[in-house]
Amino acid sequence: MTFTLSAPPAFNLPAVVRSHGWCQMTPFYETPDHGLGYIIRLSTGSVLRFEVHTEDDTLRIDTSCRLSPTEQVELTQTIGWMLSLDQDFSEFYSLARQEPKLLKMVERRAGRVLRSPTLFEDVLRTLLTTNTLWKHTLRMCRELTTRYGEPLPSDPTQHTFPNPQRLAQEDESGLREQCRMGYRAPYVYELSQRVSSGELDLEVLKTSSLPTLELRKELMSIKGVGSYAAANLLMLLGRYDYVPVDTWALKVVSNEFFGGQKITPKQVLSTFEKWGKWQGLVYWFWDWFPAQ
DNA sequence: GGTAGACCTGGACGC
DNA sequence: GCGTCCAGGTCTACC
Repeated sequence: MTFTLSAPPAFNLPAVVRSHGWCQMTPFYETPDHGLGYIIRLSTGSVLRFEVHTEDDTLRIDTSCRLSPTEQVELTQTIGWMLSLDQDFSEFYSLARQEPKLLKMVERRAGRVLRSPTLFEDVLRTLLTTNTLWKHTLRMCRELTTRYGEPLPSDPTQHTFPNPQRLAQEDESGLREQCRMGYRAPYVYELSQRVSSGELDLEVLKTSSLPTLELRKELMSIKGVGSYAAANLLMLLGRYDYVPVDTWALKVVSNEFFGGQKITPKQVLSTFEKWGKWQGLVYWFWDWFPAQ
């Protein structure tokens, strides 16, 4: 079935889809017209594929099966979260217009970062990005969805991202050996256990009014989530007060601001400090490699 | 608060 | 084919 959603002013779907690497990870995919595709399990138990396309000033949603009215409401809310449809970037854009290295992103109407339907999924994805090559991150994610996700009825080779209840049924060794997650397996297992048992409610953090520092502490209480992962997750939660410093950040910031000298994470952070609550976005969308 | 070493996987390289 | 080295963040122990 097909239905439409209104897009906020200055919304660019391809810019969200390509805002970071999530779209390369299963069960996300980019459609040929640079829209978003995803396979989801709704709370009713329905497993379906949906695609979001731009159509004039609206978003057209195509689904692989007919939805009940309540399912349509749930999917609408989920898409709204995934694409940050309710966020307003006008304040950021007016600041960014004063910085030549941010002009391109303002023109592209970038700024929104693609989110998973649940914070559990985003935390797990982030864990898979740490201390490994991107290629291996994609492989681990593919193994997780294929082995533990629910198959799409119309195409059983495609699967949803596994939910915490399903992963909590596995044991560490299964995750370690079958998904080749290495030392990350106990982190994924513990997270799934805590979320499925109700001990940890990650989803409330989506609407938390906690100060960012407190939210960061909360995220860093999760085994496997350190300063980089926490900053990454804060960005996904719409808090941009921290820069996710990884080896890539050390490299590009050094080349841009320190003449290629070896620098420390503290130097990366101090470089963007002046941008205050927007510093994470400034780092993320900085024009590191301007066209010659 | 800062630092060193271990944790894993898989690719690159030398023999 | 085998062994070694390396890259990638986080955790833990120690100072």
